[in-house]
Amino acid sequence: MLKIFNTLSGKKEEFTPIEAGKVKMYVCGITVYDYCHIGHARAMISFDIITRFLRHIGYDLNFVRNITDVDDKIIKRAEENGETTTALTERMIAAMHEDEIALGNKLPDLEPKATEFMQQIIDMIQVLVDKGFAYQGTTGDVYYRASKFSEYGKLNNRKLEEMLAGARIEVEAAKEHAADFVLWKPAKEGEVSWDSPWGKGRPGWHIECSAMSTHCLGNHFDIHGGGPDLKFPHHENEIAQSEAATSEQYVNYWMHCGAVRVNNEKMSKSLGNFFTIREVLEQFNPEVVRYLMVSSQYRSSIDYSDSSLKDAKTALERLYTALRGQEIASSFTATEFTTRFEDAMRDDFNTPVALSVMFELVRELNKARAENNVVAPEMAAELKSLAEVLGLLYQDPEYFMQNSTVSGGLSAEDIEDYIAERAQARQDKNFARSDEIRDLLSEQGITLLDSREGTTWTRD
RNA sequence: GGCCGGAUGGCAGAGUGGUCAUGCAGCGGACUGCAACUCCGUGUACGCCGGUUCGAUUCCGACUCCGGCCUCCA
Repeated sequence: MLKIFNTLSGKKEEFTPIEAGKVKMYVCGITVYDYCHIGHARAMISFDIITRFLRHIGYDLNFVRNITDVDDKIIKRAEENGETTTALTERMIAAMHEDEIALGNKLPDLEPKATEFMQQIIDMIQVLVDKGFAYQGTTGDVYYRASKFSEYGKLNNRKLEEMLAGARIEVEAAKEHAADFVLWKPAKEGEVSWDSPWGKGRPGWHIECSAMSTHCLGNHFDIHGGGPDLKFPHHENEIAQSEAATSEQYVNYWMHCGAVRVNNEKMSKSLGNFFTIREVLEQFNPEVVRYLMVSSQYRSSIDYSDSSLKDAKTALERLYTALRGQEIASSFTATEFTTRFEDAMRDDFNTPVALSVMFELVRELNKARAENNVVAPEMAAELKSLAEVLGLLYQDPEYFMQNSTVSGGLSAEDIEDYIAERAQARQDKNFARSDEIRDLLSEQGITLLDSREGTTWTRD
């Protein structure tokens, strides 16, 4: 039995797909006007692991994640850069894919773009207008009539009346109600626009997800996910739009990952305290970033810092050390480690517990290796197979340990030369020179490991 | 003000009504020319106050503190 925490009910629930054996999942993607930051990485990795595990336990999954490629920020940024919105979004989409692949994520099955679904968006707005759930205000904007949707606020446990009291924004005069939100926005002179029954313009942010998810997965599907900051208003508005338009339940399970924090503050674009994925990857192996994300349960918030990355690196090195120079069997018989790992994952994707099982397996593997036990290759294979569900341990152990993704410092050739010189010194019992070389390399962040088979090295 | 979520050993981070999380760090030992890796051993941890219970970190209630959302944001 798979249990999933459903934001809608606020509880872990047993997962039952609409159609046996199949899962339809939609995750809100990125607005492509800038490079992805570590918060995006968290969301991408969280849902990547969810998709991997759903497939691992046999579900036929259709994973759709949208790209928002038209919006105010995109228009503004393109103008600042002196480029077209398309040039900007294409560049950022390519960068996003690069980042994502670097982090070991598998791409979604489908990545619909808002600009390619204009007709479906307009059609859905028309349905809402026809049903009285939308109206065109005096400014030309088409708004959703929140007060007409009686369940408005059900995802966030909010009531329309109460929300007004705390509203911090100035209510636009053209809106009937402060909670009403834009479905269609008239274009200003020279802005990118599409023709519609309400004049030239572009869609509001929320409607594209309703239109695209419905088009790609149907009126009613299993899982809808996204980052923690999308719970309100974005997902609340999606529910209002979709359920008003189709008169059907929109989504069964709502999933939200936790935030990434920096110095105890949420990392966000508006605070400006964000780190882009590519910045971080200049200093850390991408798998270290991935490990950091996996070391917390996906719903909890996570603190980003150099020291948390270093901890992640150390832990990952322990896993890789167990595989270094170890033969891996082509097949293995699953043991209780696999069972326990899967049990942990079935409990709302409890990756920290899943990892703890892997570490216990590593201890057994290390013991087996020390004893030259014939089961070691099979244990290594089991470890790799568990790691694959989390998207870990996919690199060559030697390559990972030598931190080959980070440039600078001594070259591998230089290091090998020193090792050869030291080997000769050791043979000659010239331990003074031997230690000198160890210290010299140590200052460069290189640690030597002597074993019966020879000397290997690891870069910090 | 409203709504959500937290508070666990030096740090990170799970979990449970009564014997083990796990990783890092520390301490002792084995191994090593020296190291590193590895292995073995090692810690009066569960915010505060009440209640339920034979027994609560785990359940219930109050309190304190922290974070998120309520505005574009993964």
